[in-house]
This record gives sequence, structure tokens and C-alpha cells, in this order.
Amino acid sequence: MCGPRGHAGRAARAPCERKWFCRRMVFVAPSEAGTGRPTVAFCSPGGAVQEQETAAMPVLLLKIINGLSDMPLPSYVEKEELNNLREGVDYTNRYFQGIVILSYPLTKLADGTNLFKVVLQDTGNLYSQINSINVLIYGKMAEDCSKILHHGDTFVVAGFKLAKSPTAVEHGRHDCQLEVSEEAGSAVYIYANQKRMVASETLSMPVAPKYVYTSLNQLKDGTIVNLYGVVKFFKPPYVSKGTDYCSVVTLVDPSNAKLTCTLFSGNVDCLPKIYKVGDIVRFHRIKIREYNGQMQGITGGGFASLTFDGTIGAPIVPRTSSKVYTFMEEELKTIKELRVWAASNLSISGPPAKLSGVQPMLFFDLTCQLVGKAKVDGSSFLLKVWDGTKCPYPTWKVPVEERDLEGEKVLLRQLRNLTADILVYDNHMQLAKSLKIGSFLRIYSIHAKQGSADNEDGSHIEFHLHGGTCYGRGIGVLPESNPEVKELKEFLGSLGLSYSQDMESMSSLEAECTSNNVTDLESHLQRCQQLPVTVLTDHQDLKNTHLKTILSSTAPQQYRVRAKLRTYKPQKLYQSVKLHCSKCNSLQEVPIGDEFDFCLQGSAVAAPNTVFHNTSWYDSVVWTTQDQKRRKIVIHFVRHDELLQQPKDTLVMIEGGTLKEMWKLAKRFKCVIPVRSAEHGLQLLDLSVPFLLQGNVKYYGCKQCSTPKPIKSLSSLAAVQQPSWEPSEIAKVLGIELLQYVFIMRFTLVDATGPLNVYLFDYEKFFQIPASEILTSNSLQQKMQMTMNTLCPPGRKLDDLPWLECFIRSYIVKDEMNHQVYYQIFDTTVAEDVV
DNA sequence: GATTAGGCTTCG
Repeated sequence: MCGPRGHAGRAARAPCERKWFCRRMVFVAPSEAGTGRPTVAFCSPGGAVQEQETAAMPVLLLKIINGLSDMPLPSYVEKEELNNLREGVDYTNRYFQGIVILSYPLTKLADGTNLFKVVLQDTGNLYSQINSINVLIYGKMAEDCSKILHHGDTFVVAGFKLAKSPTAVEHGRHDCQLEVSEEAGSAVYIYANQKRMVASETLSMPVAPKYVYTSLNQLKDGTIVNLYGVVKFFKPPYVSKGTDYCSVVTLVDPSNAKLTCTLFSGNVDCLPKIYKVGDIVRFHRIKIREYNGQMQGITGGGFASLTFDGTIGAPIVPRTSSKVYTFMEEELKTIKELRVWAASNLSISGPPAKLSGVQPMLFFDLTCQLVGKAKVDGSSFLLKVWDGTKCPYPTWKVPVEERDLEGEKVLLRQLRNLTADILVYDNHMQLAKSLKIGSFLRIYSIHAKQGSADNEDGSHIEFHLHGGTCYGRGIGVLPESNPEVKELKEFLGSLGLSYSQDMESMSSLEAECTSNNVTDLESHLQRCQQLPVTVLTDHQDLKNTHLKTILSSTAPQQYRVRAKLRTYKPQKLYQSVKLHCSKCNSLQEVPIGDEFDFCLQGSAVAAPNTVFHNTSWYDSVVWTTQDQKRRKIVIHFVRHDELLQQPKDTLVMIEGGTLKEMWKLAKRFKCVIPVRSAEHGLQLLDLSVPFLLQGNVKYYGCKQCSTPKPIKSLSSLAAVQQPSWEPSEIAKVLGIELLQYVFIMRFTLVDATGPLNVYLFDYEKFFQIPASEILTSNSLQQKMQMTMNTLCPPGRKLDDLPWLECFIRSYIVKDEMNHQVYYQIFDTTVAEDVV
């Protein structure tokens, strides 16, 4: 079998080699503290690795690319044109691109900082008067760029500062200069000039071999191969019983084969930097052996790895300890393809657990910051961590001596109710001891153990990281560049906690003052992260289901979900109020412009027909308005039990009133029913206007389902001793199908698995606001707006949105063409403290 | 120079 030399040697002689060479791309990765002097490795055409010591390569991210169509810049970075560059603008998320037309020798400033100056020409602006700009590169980047950059190369800088240039005008350049440095958060990309690449080839500069990658179902015993894989399982590097660190990684790929690799290295940084299942790795020179009837990968001489985030759309930036490595366009393509494959072929675990979402009795991975640590005994070690959330259960505090506890005292005190005590055992102790306070960790497979019942608070939760490495149990240190760490840092930073060094010297009284905001902090956290803003009124025993699972299941079913409200419709909340007929299930808008209708219909009483006045069950009064119109208004006061009641208990019927007049009467009397005189007596008006006003509410009837009866049907209600004058009863005797006020809204819920649109159909239960009353109440409208602002705070990032616990039912709506599944919220209400 | 672990179910 041929080894890597054989593969590479053949590839180097292949006709495509020249083309490939011109498309070479090399990443120079960040040098990492503590790894010693890095090396730059050039691969010779034969594939043998030549190592060459150089000074530290400190560039944040520096690449030589040629002919790469797809620049691996984060998607939010936008291009900036030369003529748009202005002083005072923030260029953190912009990039500028130009051709190097001039470069100066590397110099040092008075303070010893390196400075490298180049002039870039904007090729998109060749014909404008000013088409070049000075670029000043500082520090380590200056050194690196000066080594690599040549005349004619394309220089791309993302994230830079802009300042007035003292020399630009005399050279006819842009009056500002770009300032590039690590401190400015710059990333530099250099596209080498084609001619230069060809020239370097003729001068037989070192060339990287073309790598051949073997799919996981093609592996043969005793070979050394290069491969790609999606991480299905991994154990973060741990100290083995031998001399090395060990990491076990199980990979899958589109061939549907699986390979478990056992990787050893004396240098933990040489093991793949895998942070989660779904990450994609590229292994070079891994040995394949047969073990227990299965292929196994194992590190051998020259093993190297790259690790990528497996999330579709995430920046393709390799994590590695190698200082120089090849990375080509087709490999970019491979990563993209594997991401797509993994998205539908790898079961991604649920949302990353937070302390707030801890489920007792289960195991979880936690991304957190180390706040304190302490030795406990010979076989266990304590880590005090937090993740910006609060565990909803009482948690166990591991008793340790004050003097054994390492960490910032003030911060430990401020966070005393938020930190989780994680007790790590046996083999994890060594790594735990070496962790730096303040570092960001991912702790894998923490056991959330229910406390022993004989304890006074039997319900408390203990967090253990058991000994051994089954399940991938272990601790990983995350770099500051990790997106989840960035996110967490940002959130923790927003809480305004003090990390000041001076705090140590503060008196305890001063420290107490600083921690006065602890309650604020906690209530803020609770509101924004921990307690759900909606709760179930039933079905408490149901387990949560992911939204994606719901979407892919058959209907009808019911689920409990924990999700965030990303958006809702309608945004204008008054538009959510509709009228619903429970008989024909129709929905309609609440009519507006009743006033006009009332006047029009009421004007029929210019000459009141007194025939129907003063009957056995009502007394009638005619009023004349004081305005010029001299309108006649007839009010019929319904008696019952032969007597007139107190106004508050009395139902009145009114002929010829305007809506305004009716509202006035509705305030004094129990109910108002607009009527008119017809041939055979009083009758209801058209159902486009309310048939009843009670309190603040206008009641409507369904035009489809109602068969109005003569008004005298009301006399039966009047005859009872204490008529309730319930709208539903009045509607019933009058042959009206009562329309109910409802809130109809569409919530777009999201969880880690995706979005789901669900409908809210609520009379009163969800918001605890009667839909019937909101249109006439400013305070209720305000209350609803505030509730929605709590459920879905405007301008907040998804991560900072509160959780909703909802009960959801799927149902099918059929029509002639097809049938569609919809989702509706049931048995859910806004949490008590939100209302 | 060999060894480490070889994931598949977790003491306190």
C-alpha cells in the first residue's frame, strides 16, 4: 500500500498540478500563547514535510489566496469603496480591497512597534482623479505582511481605522489613510499576483502536495490516509494514563460509514479543537488499523487536523495548531457539502443547555465562565461557574474552606446565587486544577443529580462531573474567538458586573455596596432568561417537544414546547381583535362607523309610532333633542316583576338614538338595545350594528346564523324575578347567534431546531384581558402592549428573548384541493408576574 | 521507543 508520499508524488506529477498550484491558498493561523516557537511547514513536491523555524506568526488571520472566488469573510462584512471612505465612520465590519502599487521597507516606530506602509490602488476607480490610498500596518501584522506582500498582489483588509493622512495630498491620494493592526481587529487577506505565483514555480519554490481524501467506507487496514468527517461523538482531550493527552473522535461522512479515531499527542493543541457534535474535521496522515473487526483511526507521525464549525453559513475558519497549511477552493467546497449533508443526516442534540434549563436527573453540556475553583479532597475538585442564567432549582453548595477558594472575592459574592458548583472527580481533577479563573469552558456531560432526600432541602440539585471519560465526559477550554463565548461574554458584560482588579483591596463594606445590585441582576436574569413568560394551565406532566419534531409529525397531536417568540402578527394589536361565530365558525372584523348607522336607522322615528309605547312589560318616554334637528328619541324602560328597577339593573330599548347617546345610557343602565318601530311592534335593527350595548361592550349577532325574533320575546326574561340580563341569554331569546370577541394572532415561535408558526385564538384566558373590552379601554390596550413587549421585547436579539412555555395542538384544515396542518396554542397563559 | 484508548452509558 502506498503511504502519503506515494499519493502526493503521483499527484504532483499530474497535469492538473500546475493549475492547482496557482490556486494555492495558505492560512497562517494565530499563534497561541504557550505553544512555544511555532514553525512554518512547507511541503515539498514529494510530500515530505520540511520544517523551518521562524519568528512568531502573530497575525489574527492572514491568508494567501489566488483565484478564489469565494472570499471567506463573515457574511456581515461589507465592501467599502475608496470614494466612500470618510473619517469618523466605524469600519469594523467593512472591508477594503486594492492592488499593492507601492510598498516601503519595514520600519520601527520610536516605541519599537513595527510599521509597514503600502499604497493600494482601487481598481474599480481607475479613472477617477484619486484612486489610491496609503495603508499603515502596525505591529506583528506589519512584519507578516512585509514578508508576504508583493507589488501587484491584491490586498483585502477587513476591520480597520481611518485617519487623516499627512502625506496623501502631495501624492494625489485619498486624504485619509487606512490603519491596520491586530488591536483594530483587522484581518488581512492577500491574493497573490498570478505572475508572481508562476514565477515562484519556475524558481522551484516549495510546493504543497495535492491531497487525496479517502471516504470512510474505503478505509483499509494498515494504510495512512487523509480524510474528512463530521463529528458524531468526541471526548475532549484528557490526560491519558500514558504520557500523552488523548481524544477519541467518531466521524461519519456521506458514505454512511463510521470511524472512531483514537488520537494521542503530548501537546494538547495538536489534537483537533472540537467543541461540539456536528463540527467538521479534516485529518491528514491518520493511520488506519483494524480493531475488533472494525476500522480504527489512530495518530501516527505527521498527523495534522483542521476543525470547522459545522453550521451552515458560519464562517469557514479552520481551528488548528498548525501554523501553515494548505486550503483550497475545492476544500472550501467540501466543507460546505459536508455541512449540508450533516444538516439532514446527523441528529443534532437540542438547544445547548443553560443553567436555567437544567433538567434534574439528566446529563448536559454547559458553556460557562469559571468564576472560582477550590480543592475539596483527594478525589474531587470544585469548579464554580456561571452562564448568565440562574438554575430554577435550589443548588447544592459544596462546602470548602474560604482560603481554598480561588477567584475574585467580590465577583464570587455578587454571583453567589447564580454560580453553579460543579464537583469534578478523579481524572478530571488535573485539568480542572490547571484552569484559569475567568476562562470560558465547555463542560461535557455534567450530571444534574437530585440531592439526597435525607437532606433538609431534599429537592436541591447537585452537579457532578463523574470520573472516567464515557459519554465524552470532560472539560474543554474555549478560545475567546468561539462564537458562543463571544455571545456569552457580550451578555455577561451587559450585566455591568465589575471585574476590577482593585476590588480585592476594597473593604467588605464597599464590596457590599457594589453588590447591592445583586437583586436587580437576579430579577433581570430571571425575567429575561429563566422563568418562562407564559405558562401552561394544564398538561404539566408533558415533556417538551422540539418545534422541528412537531413540524415533521402527523396531525392532529398535542405538544408542550419551550420556545421564544421571534415575531408576531398583527403588530398593530388592535387588528388582532375579531368577532367569531361559534356556530358557523366564521370570523369577521369588528365593524367601525356604527354611529352613522345608528343615526340613519334611528331617523325613522321622526314621528314616533306611539302604538307600541307603554306595554305590559315596559314604559316609554319620548325625548326631543335640544339641537336644531329636534330629533325624537324614544326610550322604553323594561319593567320586570311588574316593577321598574334601579337604573343599574334596568334594560332600556332606544329608538332614534346616536351611538354617543346610547353609550351615555349604557353607563347609567344595565343594558341598551337599539330598536325601531315596525309594522307589528318593536324590532331589532340590522345586524350590522350592535344589538346590545352593555358596559363598554357592543354585542353583535351573526348575520348568517341569527333569525331575529320580535322584541316582545324579551318579556319572558323580564318576567323572571331577578333577570341577569346576560348578553348570551338576551341573544338567545331574541334569536341572535352571539358573536364573541377574540384575539387572533400568529406567533412565530423558535427554538434551536427552527421556527414554527402557531395561532393564538383567545377570548380572555391567554392575556387575561377580555377581548370584548379591549377596544374601549385604553388601560387594557396598554396592558396588552406591555405584555407583548415582555413576550417579545422589541430590538432584542434572539438569545436575549424570554422563553415561552406553550401547549400546542396541530390540526388539519381540509379544502377541495388539499389539506393543510395548522398549529394553535391552548391551555397557556401569560405568567402571573408578566401581567 | 512503546504506551496511552479502543466512546455506547456515568460512585461520590
